[in-house]
Amino acid sequence: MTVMETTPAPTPAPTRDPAAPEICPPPPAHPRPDGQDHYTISEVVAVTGLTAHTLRWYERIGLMPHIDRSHTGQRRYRNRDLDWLTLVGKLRLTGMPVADMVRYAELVREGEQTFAQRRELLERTRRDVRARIAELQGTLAVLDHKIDIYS
Amino acid sequence: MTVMETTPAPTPAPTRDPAAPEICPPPPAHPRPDGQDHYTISEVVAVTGLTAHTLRWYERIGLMPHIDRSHTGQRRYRNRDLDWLTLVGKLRLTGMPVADMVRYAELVREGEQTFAQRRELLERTRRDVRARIAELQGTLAVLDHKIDIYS
DNA sequence: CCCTTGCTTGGAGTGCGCTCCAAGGTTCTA
DNA sequence: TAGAACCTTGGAGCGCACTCCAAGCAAGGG
Repeated sequence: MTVMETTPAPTPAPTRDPAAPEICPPPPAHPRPDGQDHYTISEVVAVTGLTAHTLRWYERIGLMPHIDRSHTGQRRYRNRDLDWLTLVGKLRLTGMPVADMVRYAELVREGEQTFAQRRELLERTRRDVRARIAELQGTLAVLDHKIDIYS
Repeated sequence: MTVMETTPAPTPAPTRDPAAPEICPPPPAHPRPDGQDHYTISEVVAVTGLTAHTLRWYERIGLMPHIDRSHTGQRRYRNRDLDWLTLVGKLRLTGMPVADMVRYAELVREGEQTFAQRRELLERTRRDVRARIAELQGTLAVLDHKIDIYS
């Protein structure tokens, strides 16, 4: 029986303690196990907090670049893949649909001639995020007001 | 054939044009059709942007207070119901699960002795919203950086 | 009277983003 | 060399928040 597959995010996220004294400026968001540039799927699970299922699913739907394989067919992720997953994680936080991220991945695969389209997509996303923040701040005001009433 | 039921959010939301000159301070978010304190379901659809399906579903799952009925059984919403839907809309924007909103609705129905619990729920939500805003601002920084690169 | 519009119900269906399963091959540790 | 831990695949299943359907009732206009 494989235990790993069923563990629901043992490390909830690589969120650092916000109260910890910030000694080094920005330690890379993803603490990567070693200097080697290849990782098994379970190492990527440990680093990203995603499940192995999700990583394989991302690949199936075209959200990942080509992932190298070992001579027996096992995935060997590289640092650039981790970087990509970091970006995907950020975009996911914005609520961007996976289909849009797949579109972005396609643009990246198509090469340099899609720079303009990629920038446009990112700028649209940025507008959405700003609108979302404004919305949330409006909601915050309502919550503050309600909480006041309950005091 | 009933057309209304299939119209997907004809008025996307009561979002006012942000470029419009802001003459009156804050006009009530929901422009209510008249001074009368009862509305048919389709009037509520027009005001809230929700579908009639969703309004009936909200009622089924216990997210609404008791809604009055006409002598023929049709729903007659009142201003307090619109106020409630406004709050629900805000909470929905925060990503709060519907089940939690139902819980809040239950607390309201249980009366004054649940004030403390309601406040706690709202305070937890407020913390979540603040965390979410911080997250989004982090994402915004990443987007800014990426967009810079594409320029 | 009939037609259209709008409303009613319980239950079934949809789309998204995972999440899991079964059956089997591989790799590491003792 | 055994056994545990880990990896592979295609496809099925799940939870959420709606979304829609079918069949029927009620009210107003021509």
